[in-house]
Amino acid sequence: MITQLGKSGKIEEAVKLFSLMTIKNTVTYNSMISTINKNGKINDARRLFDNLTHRSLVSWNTMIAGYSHCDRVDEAYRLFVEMPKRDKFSWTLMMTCFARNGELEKARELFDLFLDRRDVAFWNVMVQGYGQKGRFAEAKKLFDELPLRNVISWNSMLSCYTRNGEMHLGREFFAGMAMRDVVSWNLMKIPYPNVVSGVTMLCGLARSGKILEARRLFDQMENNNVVSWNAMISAYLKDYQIEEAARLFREMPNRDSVSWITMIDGYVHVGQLGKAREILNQMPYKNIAAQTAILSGYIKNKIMDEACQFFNEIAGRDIACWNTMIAGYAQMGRMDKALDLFKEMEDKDLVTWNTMIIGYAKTGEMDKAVKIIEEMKIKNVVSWNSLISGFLHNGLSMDALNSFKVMACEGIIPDHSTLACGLSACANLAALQVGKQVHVKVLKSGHLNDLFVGNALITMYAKCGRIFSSRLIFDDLEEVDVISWNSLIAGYACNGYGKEAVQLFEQMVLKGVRPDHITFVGVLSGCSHIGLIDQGLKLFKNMSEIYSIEPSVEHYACVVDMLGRVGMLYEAFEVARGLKVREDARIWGALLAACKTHGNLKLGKIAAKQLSEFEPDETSSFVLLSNMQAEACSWDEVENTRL
DNA sequence: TATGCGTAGT
Repeated sequence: MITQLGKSGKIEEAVKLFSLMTIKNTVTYNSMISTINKNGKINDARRLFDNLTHRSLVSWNTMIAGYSHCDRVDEAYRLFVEMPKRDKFSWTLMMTCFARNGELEKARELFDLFLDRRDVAFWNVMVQGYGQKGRFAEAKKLFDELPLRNVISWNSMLSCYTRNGEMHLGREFFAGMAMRDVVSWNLMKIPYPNVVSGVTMLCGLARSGKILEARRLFDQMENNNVVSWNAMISAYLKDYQIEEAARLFREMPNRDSVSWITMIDGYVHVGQLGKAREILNQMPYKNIAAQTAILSGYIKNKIMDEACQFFNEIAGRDIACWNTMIAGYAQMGRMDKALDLFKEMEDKDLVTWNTMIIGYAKTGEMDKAVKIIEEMKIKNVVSWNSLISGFLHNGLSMDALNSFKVMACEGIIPDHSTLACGLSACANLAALQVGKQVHVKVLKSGHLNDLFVGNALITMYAKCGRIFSSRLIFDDLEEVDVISWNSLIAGYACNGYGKEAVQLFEQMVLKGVRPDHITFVGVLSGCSHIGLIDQGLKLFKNMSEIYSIEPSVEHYACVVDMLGRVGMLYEAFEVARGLKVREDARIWGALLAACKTHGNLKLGKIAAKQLSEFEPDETSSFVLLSNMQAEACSWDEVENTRL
């Protein structure tokens, strides 16, 4: 009964029933632990588990499954080690837990250890694990080695392809399944065509934008169930075909909670909160996930009063619901409100703590973010990434780098995003040696072809003056994007290779990559450094005329600098004076510097005067001006300026 | 083994 209630989402009733029961055996406890786990209250489940004097193998396995489900690998593993006896299920559970968290090598270790006793489930877990990490070639190798495949093996392999966007291979594999294995399906008494593989394929098609093909498949499938209906509805929603989705939703024979939530979220996603609430009101059992979807709708639309009121009205809020509300306040910079909720919350998970770090990082209160991470008993890579990127965004690159080191000391494996942040910190500090050490970590980690990491490497080497290393990184990347080009162009520019910057810009355009405003800052500054006036002015003109990019202050500053450097001071002055954008200190600063180089006192005075209006406290412009005056031997004016 | 949503970092 408890299990039944748990399955239909009536957790509170299950808890009530459990507390009313006078005689409870281990099986009762196990059902309750499993039910609570599925509801995400792992700590409550653990308390029950700890109170249980006669634990069975199932109790241990259930608890490990619970930890696995919320990605608490260490705790799962501790139980796995502690448990008095293990069965095959314990091993597969632990492998799944490792695989889910990307710790494939550890999963593989268990797989290899179990050698002669492993059955098809072991292989399937590994195939799935490799598939989730995009390592479908390794998955296929295992799949081919599998002595006896069941339908799960086939479907797991199929989803390796579809989840990784390998639709050519996926189609081929799907077709192959249909061709050769009808006999074995029959032997295994599995209905064919199998609806699970159909849905796997359908979702793959939808993800790659092939909605029509997905729909054809859906129409061909004779054994559509609620899952395939849900998948089709979701495909339409993601393709913004809301009406078609709504039509299917109305027509479908049965709906489950996923159907309702999918539809609600579909409306939330396009900002139709009213429609979303309408659907919620029609829902027979309003579960928390559905209400949380609406809550996040209010938050996304920054309707915080409504969000708060709605949140307070939700009965039986779970951790995710609290986290959504806290994150909402954090996004709005209302850390006071976020902290109130944080204190009020009984069961916090990693996401809760991480959200607080991110919130404080956003408001620039890094001391508070540090305090939070210090209080955390369990931290994961996201906790550290949040802190490190917080330091980075607040201009504290040294602190970012230190945290990067502390994290490594605590034995947390950096992911692609940690590495990218570490490299950015090195770039900002021009710390070449540390940068190289991080590069070694990148090589060891297998994140070399990650775009964020690759782009960060390009910038790091460029800012450390090693532009040829940047170039090598760029050339070795399997795939580049506009940011990679921008990083390399800006790198050449700031190292004084203006011509190469322009050439790269041309190559980029030839390859069909559309330049953005940052590309132009890079290439224009490259032109200005080496006095490529005509080239630079042409690019500046093309920027708005061909690429429809409105020039910003940065671009104007480049042009003023460019003209100023070669002594075209009046032209530079005209540009500065006729700005379409809000005038900016950087522009007049560039002009003043140019006037200093070319000894034009008259314009220099005007520039300094303009500059003083933007930055009255900044004295460097006056120092520059007075030096100019000194060079021009107008000592009286020097006295005036210095006073 | 398939579907949804929400919370976390580049």
